[in-house]
Amino acid sequence: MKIATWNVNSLRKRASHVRYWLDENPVDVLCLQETKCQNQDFPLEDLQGLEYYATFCGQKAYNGVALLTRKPVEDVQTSIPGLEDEERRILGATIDGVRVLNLYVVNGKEVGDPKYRHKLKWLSKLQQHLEDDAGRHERYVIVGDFNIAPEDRDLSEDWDSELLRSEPEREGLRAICQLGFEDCFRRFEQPAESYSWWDYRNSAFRRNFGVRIDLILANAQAAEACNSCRIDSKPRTWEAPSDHAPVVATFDFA
DNA sequence: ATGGCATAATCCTTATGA
Repeated sequence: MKIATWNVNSLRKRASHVRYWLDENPVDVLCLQETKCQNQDFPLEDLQGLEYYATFCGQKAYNGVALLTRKPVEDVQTSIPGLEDEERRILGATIDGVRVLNLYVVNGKEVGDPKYRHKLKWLSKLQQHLEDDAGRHERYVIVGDFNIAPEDRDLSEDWDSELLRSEPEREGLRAICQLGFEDCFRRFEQPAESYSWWDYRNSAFRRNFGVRIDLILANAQAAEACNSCRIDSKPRTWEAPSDHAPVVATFDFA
């Protein structure tokens, strides 16, 4: 089973990219973030002809998550229990016996900002939910735009902001991983300076000035079955690209 | 401290992103 995550920065703008990418990369599950459209505006017509089911949880202008799956989804989840939140940032479902949780983690704006505090609270609520939920599924994969660079090697050397790397953010991610989840990307040898996001400004992509914040986490049983994980930076070279690249993991489930 | 670039909506100006 192949599972991919991609922050598309508006699905209506990027539908043709998604379509083209899926033709080249026929993954079983594609998790999208920042779809930026309400459910009634989901661009189904632009995705027609693809052999995928679409499941979505959107809102106007901001946030929004979606799943494109070759098989039907079961047990769809669109919020963190106990967190009353207008923002559409989470979409969970079981596909072919694998629990997939698709996240668009709060950005946080800057360390100390109210949005940063909201980010930490959001992560803590997610962690509490996973304490309950992790044990309910044998194969559990959490993917998405975490807006956290796990380690210093996941940011360009002269990264000047504390956001995405601060200890409380990393502690939030670590607390989730301590429930038994592992960053699939680091199970394998990877090129130095591997990133998944590059600013549109200042030729950041050309200079490879970026961060790795788009992650695929797997519980022990899924991680053992994972035999590859890579970032596909090619779509970042396309005309009018998303600022994020897709990340793909392959699982060899018996 | 700000801009730089992109997106959506309130649409020629603002909020947000990372």
